[in-house]
Amino acid sequence: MARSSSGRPLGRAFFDRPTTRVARELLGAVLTVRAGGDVRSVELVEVEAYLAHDPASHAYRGPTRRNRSMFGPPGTLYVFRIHQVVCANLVTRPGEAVLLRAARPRRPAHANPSGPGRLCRVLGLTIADDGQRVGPRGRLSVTAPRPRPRPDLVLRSPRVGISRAVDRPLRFSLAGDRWVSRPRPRAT
DNA sequence: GAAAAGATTACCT
DNA sequence: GGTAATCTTTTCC
Repeated sequence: MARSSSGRPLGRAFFDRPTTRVARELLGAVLTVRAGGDVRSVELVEVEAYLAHDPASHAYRGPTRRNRSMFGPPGTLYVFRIHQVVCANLVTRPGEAVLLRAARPRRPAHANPSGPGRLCRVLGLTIADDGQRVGPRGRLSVTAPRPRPRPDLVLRSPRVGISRAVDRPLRFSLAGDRWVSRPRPRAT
């Protein structure tokens, strides 16, 4: 599969749009985390949308101490802990977010970011990053896919690992990409 | 204050 | 394919 180069930095205007659309357009985007001289980056191949009035969403019952970042401005990072692992989301509109599920490694090339917890581990994201804003000057930056994935390669399927609203097709992934996590999505 | 559940992963058969 | 690990937040009594 072709490796993309890095496009323009995505900011508030990109994230302040309907969540499913942001999710779909994040496929192929490059995430970069800079810590001191260390640079790590991946290219997204799988995400999930969590919407308002969505029983599967952490924001469903309103703001709490844990999920308050989900109500921050567009482009806020929401990091939460599950079991021994952390997972990261990008907030779109208040109360809605895109879970970053899997990616193709870029730097380092041998990393394995296939899975929400592994993706965070590869990028070095921790709970301390919760609430940060992404941006070209920040620790975490996101750049537009280049080239854009072919629309016919974007798959929609049910989300993974949840127990409510299990049938909503809010998981977006790139068809046939080896880095998409399990279970493999079935084309619709 | 106690109990349950969880947007996962690694390792077992 | 099934299950244990492991621990914090949320929820319920």
